[in-house]
Parts: sequence; structure tokens; C-alpha cells
Amino acid sequence: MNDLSEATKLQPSPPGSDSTGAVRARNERDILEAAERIFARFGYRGASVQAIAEEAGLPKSNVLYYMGSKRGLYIRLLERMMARWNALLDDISVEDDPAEVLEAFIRSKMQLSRRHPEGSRLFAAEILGGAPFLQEYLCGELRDWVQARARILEQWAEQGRMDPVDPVSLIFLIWSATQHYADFEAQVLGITGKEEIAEEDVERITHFLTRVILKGCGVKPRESAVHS
Amino acid sequence: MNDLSEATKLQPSPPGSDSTGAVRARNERDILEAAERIFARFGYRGASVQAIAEEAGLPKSNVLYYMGSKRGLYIRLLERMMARWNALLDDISVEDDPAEVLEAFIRSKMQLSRRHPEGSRLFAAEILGGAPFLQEYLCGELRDWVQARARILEQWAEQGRMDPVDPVSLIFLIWSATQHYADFEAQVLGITGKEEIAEEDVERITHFLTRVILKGCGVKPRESAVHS
DNA sequence: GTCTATACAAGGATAGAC
DNA sequence: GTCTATCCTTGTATAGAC
Repeated sequence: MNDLSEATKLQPSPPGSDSTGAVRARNERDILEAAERIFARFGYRGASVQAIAEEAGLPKSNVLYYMGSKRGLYIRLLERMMARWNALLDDISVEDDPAEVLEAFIRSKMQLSRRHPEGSRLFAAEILGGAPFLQEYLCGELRDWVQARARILEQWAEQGRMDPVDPVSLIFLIWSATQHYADFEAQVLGITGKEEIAEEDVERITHFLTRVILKGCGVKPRESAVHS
Repeated sequence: MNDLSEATKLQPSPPGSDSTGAVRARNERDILEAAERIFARFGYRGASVQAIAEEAGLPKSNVLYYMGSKRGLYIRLLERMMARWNALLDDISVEDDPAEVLEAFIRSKMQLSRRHPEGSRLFAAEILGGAPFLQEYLCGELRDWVQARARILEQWAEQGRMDPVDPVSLIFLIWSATQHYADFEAQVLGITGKEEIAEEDVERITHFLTRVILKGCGVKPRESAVHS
């Protein structure tokens, strides 16, 4: 009986006990969600493990038990946000239609900011503080991504399918305009006097940005005759 | 002699002693400058009085001696930034030329971000955290300012001097696009591979934004015939 | 597997020496 | 007018009870 009782004791993630695994999964999820909110609000240093624990409805020690350390938790959240970001960066080519690509770019970026406002603000706070954890990513992976898109935009301009505007500035313009509604949500709500940014607002803003930016860059409407 | 020696002792801001006043003025200036950097980097909670003191090259107690409290120092910095902001908000009227006004708006906003990047980031961090100290300002003063400008933009659209775009979205677009180069400076530098944003870059970006946004809103070039 | 108790550093703020 | 010493709170992290 001693062997059996010892065997049934809870151990680090035992293979059979699905209820235990479920608790862990739920707690981890709650902690990640709570931490994203708190880090977004107060930044890395300003956020306390205590505050994250309270937001998650768990004792402080559990947060550290599940996540190891405050630093590790923060890095994990940043990586999760980068993953979401990469997920919508489908490849484009010179053959694609500029109008379609830019519209899809604006739309998907707006959706990302809308679906993950806390993650968006977490990222913003990281950059605002000088990007101590993301410098490598910015100078490497992201830089390559931007330059690849910039080349395509330049080629479109050479082909006369849009104005010869600085492509990097254009990418920054789209980023900032879309990100604004997540990062400066408090300002947007204060000025518009609304309680929240509704789905119809997002649609309206997306249309506005698409229209102004595409027209502003002289993007030619798709050559409808070619495909039909 | 006793009276005289007592009279020459340093007292709280004695009227005649200009050297003492000079020290105070210099220390206050140093503290405000240092605090703006630290608050911008770490947010209100993340910033420590210790870090501000080190940045200013003063002992921690002096910061509290001069500024009273961390909270008071923070509010003072926010108010200073609002004052800078208000300084460039000259009144406009329906009679003005849309192109000139929008260009001046973009240019002055870019200059503000350029001249006071730390103040700009301080403001951004405050909004990012839900604007706990600025909610009143956003819902009051700033809201009125935006709505007044929005009305003028609408009238311009009615007169056919620009496209009938949503005026508030347009103001947000200009704000976000210009503010981006201060708030996301770390990202901009990482991606462009530069050490700093030079004056010529600012000029180039200003031109880009003016061109794209004015064209995107269908702003008619000034009626040159009228004045000549 | 979960939580209380605790160690030890750093936080804001003040009193008092110089 | 300036700075050292100190108070008390809060911070992160861990050890050990349940």
C-alpha cells in the first residue's frame, strides 16, 4: 500500500492526471492574460508580481511558481506577441496588386491591434523604454522584413503603379496610424467621448486609412480588365 | 558681530543672494530634465527617485527636497508638456488655406516631437497606462480643441476645398504619424540602422507626410490667383 | 501541486546633522 | 541650503508547511 499511495501522490505533471494538467493550463493562461494587462499598463519595471497575481486571482507565489521569474514571464509575453505579428506577415511579390496588398496590410494590422490591445501596448511600452529586450529583433528579423517590403514598393513605383514615395516612411505611417488606436486608446476614448471602440468604428477607421493612404500614394486601382 | 553672522547665514531663498538662487535654478532644471528622461523610459511607477537623482547627478534627498514628492514632480512635467503643446496651437479659421494649415500642423507637430522627444514619450507612457493623471484634460480641454478643428475641416469639405473625410480620424492620423518618430524612436533607429534621426531626416519625413496626407484628403492647392 | 512564511534588497519619504 | 541616516512599505524570490 505504501508504494501505491506514493505513486498516487501528485508529482510534476503526471502523465495520467488530466485534471491536474487542466488546472495548470488554466492558471498559466490566466497569468499570461493578467500579466499582459499589467505590463502594458505599467511597463516592465512598473509592473509588480503582486499586481499580476491579484489581476489573475492567484497568490503571488503561484505566479512565480508557474513562470519562474518576472523577467521570464515578460520575455514569454513578448515572444507570444512577436509570434502573433509574424502570423499575419504573409509573403507578397511584385506581381501582386498594390491596392490589394496595402489594403490587406492596413486591415490586418488594425485587426491585430483590436484583438490584442494589451499585447500591442506591451510592445509599445517596450519600444518606448528603448527596447532593452527587443533590440536584437528590431535590428535583425524586423529590419530584413521591412527592407524586403520596401524593395517591392519601390518596384511598384518604378512600374508606375504608385507614386515614388519613400517606402520605409510609408510602412511607418501604416504602423503608427493603426497602432494608435490600441496604444492611445485612452486618448481616443476621451476625445470621442465613447466608452469603447466598437467594431463599426474599426471598420470606419480602416476605410478611412485605406482611402487616404492609397490615394495619397497615388496607388492605381486594380487593372480590372486583365483578369476578366 | 553675532547679529551679522546670523544674518549672513543661508536662509530659504533670501532676496539678495543671487548665487543661492542660481544654484536652485540650475538644480531644478537638471532634475526636471533628468526626470523627464527617466519617466519617459520607465513610466510613472517604473521610475525611481533614486534613478532620477543619479541621472541628475544629485543625492536622492535633494530631488525630494526640491520637488516635494515623486507625484508632484511627475505632474509638473506633464503640465510643462501640455504648455508646450498649447503653445503651438494657434487659432485657425475657415478662411485659412487648408493646405497651409495642414502643412503647418504636420510641421509643428514634428518639430515638437523632435525638440522634446522625452516629453513626447512621457506623454505617451501616461496615455499607454490609461491616462490616470490626464483623463480630465483629455475629456475636457483637448476634446474641445479637437472638435473645434473638426468643424473647420468639415466646413472646408462642404466648400469642396478637400474630400469629405472624417475630420477626427484625420487629426488622429496626423498625431500618430508624427508622434511615431519620438515614441518609437528605438524601432525607427533599429530598422533604418541609424545612430540618430538627423535634421534632414525630419525634413524628409515632414515632406513625405505632408504630401501623402494632403493628396490623400484631396486638399486643393492654394488658390494662387486670388492673392496676386 | 498549492499556498503561507520569510529573507533580503529597493522603494518613497522625513528628521536631523552639517 | 545641502546631504547623511533612518523609517516603513513594497518589491522579488525562495523555503517549507499543507
